Amino acid sequence: MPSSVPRAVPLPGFGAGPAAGYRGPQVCTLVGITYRQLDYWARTGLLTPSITGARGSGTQRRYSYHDVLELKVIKQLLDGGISLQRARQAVDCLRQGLGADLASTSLVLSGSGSVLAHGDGEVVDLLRGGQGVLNIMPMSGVVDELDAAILSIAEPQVSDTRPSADAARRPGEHQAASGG
Amino acid sequence: MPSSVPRAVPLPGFGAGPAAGYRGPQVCTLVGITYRQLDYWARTGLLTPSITGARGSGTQRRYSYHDVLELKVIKQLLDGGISLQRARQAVDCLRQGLGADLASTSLVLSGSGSVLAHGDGEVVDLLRGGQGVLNIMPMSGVVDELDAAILSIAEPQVSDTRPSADAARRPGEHQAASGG
DNA sequence: CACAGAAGCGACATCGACGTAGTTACTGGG
DNA sequence: CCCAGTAACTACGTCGATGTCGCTTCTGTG
Repeated sequence: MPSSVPRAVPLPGFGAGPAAGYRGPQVCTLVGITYRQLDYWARTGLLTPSITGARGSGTQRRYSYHDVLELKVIKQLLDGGISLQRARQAVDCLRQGLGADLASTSLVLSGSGSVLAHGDGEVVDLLRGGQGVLNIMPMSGVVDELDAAILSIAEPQVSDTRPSADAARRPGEHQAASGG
Repeated sequence: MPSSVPRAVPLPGFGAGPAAGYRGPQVCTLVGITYRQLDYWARTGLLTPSITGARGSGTQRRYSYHDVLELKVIKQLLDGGISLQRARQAVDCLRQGLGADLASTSLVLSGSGSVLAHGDGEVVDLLRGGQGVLNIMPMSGVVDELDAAILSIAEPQVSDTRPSADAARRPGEHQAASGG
């Protein structure tokens, strides 16, 4: 695993112990979504945190690295003009590709379903064979952007020691960075 | 123009004179959408008929062949999971490609806009250069499907002489043909 | 001229997705 | 033990998109 970002163990400043994972507001910052979206997506079954689900007021949802990656994929699909309904369908495909080296694949959505294509050749084959719309998202961009965001919020903040709360509330700042 | 479908002159059974075009309910049948969708899209400026707009109760909207083609593109974008909002943005690109041989192009939606790509090579270039989601729709499929639909409803109907009303109300029949 | 048919129109309803704001309750530190 | 802080929760509102239904009006035919 060439990346310097630990996937199973959170960075300093993110909870304690190996299974702590990421808290809701942190996930909002990393992914670039509002708390309301995160909550709605959890409550409607799009993505519930795999470490710890919500157990009522005062508790915390805990998301794994892969949870956050999936959320990042969903966000980029929405930014790319894909409907939430279609993104719901696509997410299942990601879960089947859990063990794969996602960074070297592309998520391809077509009329017949979603697949993880390995390399440009496979994508081109899908292009030639398909009809209707093909939606193609290279996963390398998602992984790189997420890893960069994790490193960015893990570094000590000079100006503001509440990065998760303030960053999540600043409209447009993360969206601008993610394109669309 | 190899196709046998007249673009400027409507087929027998479709109004009179060279500029008659297609009526609203006929368009619904050809494209596979409800009258409500056609009406909403006209009223909200997504696509207003280029031959004759609505002038109140009792009058008829008249759509050109290219109008219907654009509507078909929108419908296939929606079937492919693209949001209506994003389809609105993409339609402008089609209008800029009016004179082109659309059947040999692919409509490509990316974070930076929409383009009509000519040939697989250009699409592959866009794949390699881009980030985020690419949505690709070969126009040949749209043109072929529309031409086939036009020929289909122009032929004399044996069972039912109200093809536009009944076909538009049959759920799934046209959607099944268009995939997704 | 009268009338049936067809298409456009207005209006209310529903639903998904999410914004906003106040409340609840858990957790950790003093 | 008390309390501040934080995150989840509840509830109402907004908006886009579309379904449904009844009304209006134009057009063509008898």
